[in-house]
Amino acid sequence: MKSGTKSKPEDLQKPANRGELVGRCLAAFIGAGTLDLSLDQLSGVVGVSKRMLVHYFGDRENLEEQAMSLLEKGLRAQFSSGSLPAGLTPMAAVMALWEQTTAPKSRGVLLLTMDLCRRAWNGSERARSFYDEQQRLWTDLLLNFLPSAEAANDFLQIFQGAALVYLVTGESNPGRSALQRWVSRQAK
Amino acid sequence: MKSGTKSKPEDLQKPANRGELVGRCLAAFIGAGTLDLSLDQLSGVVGVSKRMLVHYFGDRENLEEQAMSLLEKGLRAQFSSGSLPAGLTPMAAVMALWEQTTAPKSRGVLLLTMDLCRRAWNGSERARSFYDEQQRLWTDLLLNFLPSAEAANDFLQIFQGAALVYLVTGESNPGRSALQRWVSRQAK
DNA sequence: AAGTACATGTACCACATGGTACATCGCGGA
DNA sequence: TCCGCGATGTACCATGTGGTACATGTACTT
Repeated sequence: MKSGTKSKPEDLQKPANRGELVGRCLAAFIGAGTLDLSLDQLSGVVGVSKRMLVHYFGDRENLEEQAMSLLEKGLRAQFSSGSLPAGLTPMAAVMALWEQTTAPKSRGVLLLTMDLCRRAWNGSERARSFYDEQQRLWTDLLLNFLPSAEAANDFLQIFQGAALVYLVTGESNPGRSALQRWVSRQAK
Repeated sequence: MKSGTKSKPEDLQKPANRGELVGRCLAAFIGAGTLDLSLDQLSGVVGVSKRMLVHYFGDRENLEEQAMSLLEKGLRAQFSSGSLPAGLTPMAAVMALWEQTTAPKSRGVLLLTMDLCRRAWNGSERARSFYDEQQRLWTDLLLNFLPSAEAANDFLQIFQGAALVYLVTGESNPGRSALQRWVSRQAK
């Protein structure tokens, strides 16, 4: 048991800076668009020695876990069911999501999310659970605007394809058009 | 100039085994689902010492280039414009492509292709050109069955999304359903 | 003032990686 | 027969990586 000095807080293993440190690490991962930053690189970006990273987090796996959890928290806040105005048409909602996703400042998060997809299909259970949570989150959100779970499902696949194309080509128009056409045919 | 012993063939830099060796390396990459195999791992799988890999290919970059080119060649053969029976309905053509892509034996190629996508969005020019060629190839093929370039474009995005979902979840049904619904609404 | 627990720096280590140096082998041609 | 050149093995190296050892500083409690 490493913690347990009864003086200040109770069960916070590492008192103060750690929370903020996780945030800075996550920012670094987002900046790099991947979790595959070496501790040395990370320490450079974050401004904390590798020594201290290991000190606070124990090992790399735990560091990644903390960063992923924090990212999940952020995305949960951003895409929870109530986070789009209720009266939006399906088209407006879909377009809002697309613009948000392809905004330049979102690029790092998108890359990181794709990186986690890769980890998931390469067998990482943690990455898989991250993926599943995102799917749930988006499904809940979408059900406010789309008529059925099937529609939400189809939408998610198109959206992921569009995002992939966007990342590779840098073009957001093909994705936008595909989504628009899908939504308008959806209305039938 | 390393070649040029006028005796046997002319411009084959490395006479005999090299071609076959590329094939075995590509098979190893496909088996691993990524180009990121170390020379040591590769030499183990392929049954050729790292020493000889470097001997034949000069360096890793060239090895990767040879393997990518060979993969392109294989995919060109598999998905060139005439490679699906001409009379197929759009639905049948789309389903055929999906079954082919999600067949267990295709898994490695699919993974490798996705790995190249990642390299492309991380800035690899070679991977990007690979991606572009695949897009062209599939577009040509699809135009035999779909009414417009727009439709082909939309299809490709859905298909890539479906493939991504398939890789992460292992389920081919969501993708199949999404594609079916898309095609049938396409007919309008 | 002394003790205790955390904070931090400097070296260091084992291991994997891509690649090289050097020596040897074996075979076809003069 | 000997030469020369590709094929091959063994050892080696520089670099990057995650992580540890050890020593020291710092601050708060008693």
